[in-house]
Amino acid sequence: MDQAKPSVLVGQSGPCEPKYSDTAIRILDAAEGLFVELGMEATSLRLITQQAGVNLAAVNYHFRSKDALFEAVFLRRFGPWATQCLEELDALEKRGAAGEEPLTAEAVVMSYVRPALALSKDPARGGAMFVRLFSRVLVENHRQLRETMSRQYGDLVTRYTRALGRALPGLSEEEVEWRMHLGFSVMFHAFAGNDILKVFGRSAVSARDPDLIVKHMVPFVLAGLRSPSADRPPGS
Amino acid sequence: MDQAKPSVLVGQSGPCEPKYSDTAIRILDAAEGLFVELGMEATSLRLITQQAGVNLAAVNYHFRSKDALFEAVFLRRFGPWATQCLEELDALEKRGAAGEEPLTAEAVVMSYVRPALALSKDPARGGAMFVRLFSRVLVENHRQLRETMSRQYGDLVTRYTRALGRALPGLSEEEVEWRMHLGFSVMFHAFAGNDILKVFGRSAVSARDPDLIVKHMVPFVLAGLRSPSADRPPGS
DNA sequence: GTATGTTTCAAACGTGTGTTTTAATCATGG
DNA sequence: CCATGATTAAAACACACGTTTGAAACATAC
Repeated sequence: MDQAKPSVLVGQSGPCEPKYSDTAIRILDAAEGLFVELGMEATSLRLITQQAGVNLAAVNYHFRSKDALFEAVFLRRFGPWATQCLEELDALEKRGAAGEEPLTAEAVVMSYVRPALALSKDPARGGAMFVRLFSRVLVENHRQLRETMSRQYGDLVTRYTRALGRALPGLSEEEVEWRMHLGFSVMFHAFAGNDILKVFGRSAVSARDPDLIVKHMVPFVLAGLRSPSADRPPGS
Repeated sequence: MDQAKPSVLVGQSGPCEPKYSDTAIRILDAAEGLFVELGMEATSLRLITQQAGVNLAAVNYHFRSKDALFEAVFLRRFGPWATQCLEELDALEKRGAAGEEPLTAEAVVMSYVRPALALSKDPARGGAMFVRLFSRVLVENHRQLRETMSRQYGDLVTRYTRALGRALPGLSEEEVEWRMHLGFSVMFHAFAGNDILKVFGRSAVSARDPDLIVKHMVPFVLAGLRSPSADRPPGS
C-alpha cells in the first residue's frame, strides 16, 4: 500500500542533517536560488528540475511534495546556523557565569551575526541565500514550516531572549522581547537586501557585501538595543 | 482593434487618485486583504471575486490584468501616504529654514511614522493593510510596480535622504543612506508584524496595536540613527 | 420606445501546475 | 548471470489558473 520511500524526510529526530543523494542536492541547490529570487509560489517544479538538469518526477520521488521540498531547502541552511548560534551562546553564557566576561548586548548580537556572516561568505553552504530565504519566510505564511520550527527550534529563541534580558538589565521582559524582535528583523532584512531605496530605483546603498552590511547594521542595532527604557517617562 | 477601456489606469499623470466604480472598490478591498495574507502569487482571481461578490471577469474588465490589479491595490494606499509624508516634510523644512525648529532626526522619523500611524488607525483607508502590503513589496519582486514607483515617487526618497542628512550632521552621504535604509526597514517590518518570534510560535510580542509598536519602535530607530559614525574608528 | 454606451454574467479557452503512473535503467549482492 | 531494490525517464493525469468571448442586463438620453 504505502510506497517504500527513501525516507530522507526532514523532521524526524531533532537537528540532524539528513544525507542527500546527488540528484537531491542538485534539486535543493536549484530550488534554493529560485525560491529566493521568485518566491515559493512563483517557482515551478519544471523550472527547478530544468535548472537542476534532472527529471521532473525526481522532486516527488526524493522529497514528498513541493511543500516538503521548500521545508528541506530551508532547514538545510537553518539547521547549521542554529547549531552554530547555540554553540556561540553556550560559550558566551559559560564565560558570563565564570565572571570572565559580563555578557554584553554586543556579544549576544555577534553570536548570531557571526554565524550568519560565516554562512554568507561560504558559497558551498549557500552564501547569502540563507538570510534572503529567511526574510521571505518571515513575510510569507508557510504554516507547515512554522510548526516544524517551533517544535524543533523553539528553545533557541527562548534562550536568546533570556540572554538578551541578562545583557540589558532594567528592562521588563516585554521590552526585551520587543527589542529582540526589532533587532532580529533589522538583521535579517538588512542581510537580505530588502531595501526601500531599491523599490524606488535608488539602489545606491544595497551593495551586497556582507562585511559592509555588518559594519553599518551592528552599530545601528546595538544602539537600538541599549536605548533607555521606553516604559519609564523621560525622568528616571 | 483596441478595446475601449474604462481607463481608470493608475500611472497617468502623477499622484492623483483615480475614481473607482463600486465593483472596482469591492475588488480592491477583497484583493488587498488576500494579497496581504497569502501573497500575490498565491491569491487567485477566483478567490478575490468570490470574496468580493462580483463576477470573475470583472477584474479583467475594470483593471487590465492581475498584475495591474496588484499595482492599483498598492498605489491606492501608497499615494495618500506619500502625499501626507511630503506635506509633513514640507512643513518640517519650512520650520527648519525659518530657524523655528532645528530639524531633528526625531522630527524626520515622525514625519513618516505619523502618516503610517494615521493610516493604521483608519479602517476606511485600509488600516494596517498598507504597511503589511508594503513589507511584501519589499521582499517580493514586482518589477512593474518598481518602475512605476521610481518614475512617480522617486523624489520622495531623495528628499527624505537630504532631510535626514541635515538632521544627522557629520555623517557621510553613504552612512545617511544606510541609516535611512535600516530605519525604514525596521518601521515597515515592525508595523507589518514580521516577527521572528512568530515564526517560532512564540508570538507573545506581536500585538498588532499600532501605538504599542510606535512606542517601542521609534526609540529603537532613533537610537540607531543617532549612533556615532561607523566610519571613524572608536576614538573621535 | 428605441438606440447607445456601459457594466455584468456564464461559459469556455488555452496553458501551466503539482502529482501519479508505468516502464526502463542502473547498481549490487547472491 | 540473474534477481532485487533503488533510481531515472517519459507520458499522462486531473485540476486550477489568468484571460477572453459573446450575449444578457442595465442605465441614460434622444
